[in-house]
Amino acid sequence: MRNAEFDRAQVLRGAMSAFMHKGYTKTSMQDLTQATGLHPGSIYCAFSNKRGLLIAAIEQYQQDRNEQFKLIFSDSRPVLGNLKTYLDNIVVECVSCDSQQACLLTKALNEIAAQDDEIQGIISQNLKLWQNALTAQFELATTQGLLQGDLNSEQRAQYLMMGIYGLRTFAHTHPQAEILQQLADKLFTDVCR
Amino acid sequence: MRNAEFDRAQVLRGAMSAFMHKGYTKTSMQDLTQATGLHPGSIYCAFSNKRGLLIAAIEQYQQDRNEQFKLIFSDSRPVLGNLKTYLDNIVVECVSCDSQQACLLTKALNEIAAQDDEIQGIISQNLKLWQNALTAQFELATTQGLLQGDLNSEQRAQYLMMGIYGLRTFAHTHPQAEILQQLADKLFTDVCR
DNA sequence: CTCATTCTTGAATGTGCATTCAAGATATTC
DNA sequence: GAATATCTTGAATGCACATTCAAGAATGAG
Repeated sequence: MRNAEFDRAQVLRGAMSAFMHKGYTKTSMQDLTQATGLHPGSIYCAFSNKRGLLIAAIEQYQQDRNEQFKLIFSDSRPVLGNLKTYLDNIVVECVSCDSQQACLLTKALNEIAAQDDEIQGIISQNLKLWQNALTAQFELATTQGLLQGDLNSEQRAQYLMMGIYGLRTFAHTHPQAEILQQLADKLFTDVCR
Repeated sequence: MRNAEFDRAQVLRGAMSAFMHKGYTKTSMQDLTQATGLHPGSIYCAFSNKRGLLIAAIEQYQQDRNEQFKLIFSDSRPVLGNLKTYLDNIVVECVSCDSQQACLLTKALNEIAAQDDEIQGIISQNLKLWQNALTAQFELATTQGLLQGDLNSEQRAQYLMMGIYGLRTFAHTHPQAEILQQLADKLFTDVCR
């Protein structure tokens, strides 16, 4: 007979940020109470435990990214231009690296997926959705006659994802905008060949 | 008046393997005593602490990789063939993923570099050496007239490293040899363009 | 063979952490 | 406005872990 007081999305974004900042293992519950504004009891009541909070945060992350994706790939503009914008955004994200603006999915994948099959599954599924969305864009571009090489749309999407993963890791040692932009530009060219 | 009994390289390879398997934070000292065959006291005597052991393991990793690199890029064979072999080896490594056969450097980079400037520096330096070695190979190929595009050797090396990082991450969700080989092949083509 | 030095052993220490829980606060219902 | 149900609070719990250290074992020198 009483509703929870906190805003779930808000809380999860706080947790997301904490996890991206320090990584899952090194983020303590104390960090999380601070990042979410919730007391331990509330977190355990709402998300079972730290792991549950991570899973919920991943879900929220996926939703937020999906919104952003739909915003960029609006149907009204040319496909390849949207794709370029998308990549440029990632470069900006990498440069403005307010300490580890990495993708939560890949970060969690690198850190814990090997230890936890369920989380591995969840992340794989989310990345698959992302890949499918990219494949659909390449398919669209192909039907519009914008792509001619002998790669199919799925292969292009895979190559692009590989490139984005790499770009993010590369940014850790080379946070300079110029270099990253150059790499992203070539990636764009190569994936459209 | 008495020498240490253990083989340093052997011990460090054990530690390397443990760190790659579970990640730095989640690898306990108990794991490390098992992986190295050393008792806690010996580890602390030889490497100060867990962090010191990681740093020593990274050093050893770099040495081992360097050996392997020199072996593949022997001067007597054609440069681009060597490069292809190198990439194919990485694919094999990714496929045979006996749980996280990731590169220790990139794994540590993803996990802890943001938290620890000294380790960040060490890893960056090692990756830089690696990049320089690749650059030299591209330079060699260029002087032999094998490469014509408008990229310089450093840019090629950077792009290749980006691709390799990405390939390794991609392998976590797609461990199939076919797919990875396809991606590696295209990466090779694009980097030589 | 004996002594001195160095290495090895692994139980003990203290700390930091995830998790729990009972008391208190707040809303909703009748 | 009382009663009830639900949520919030944060100190208490117990465990896992990195680290220490003192006793024991092995080696080399004389």
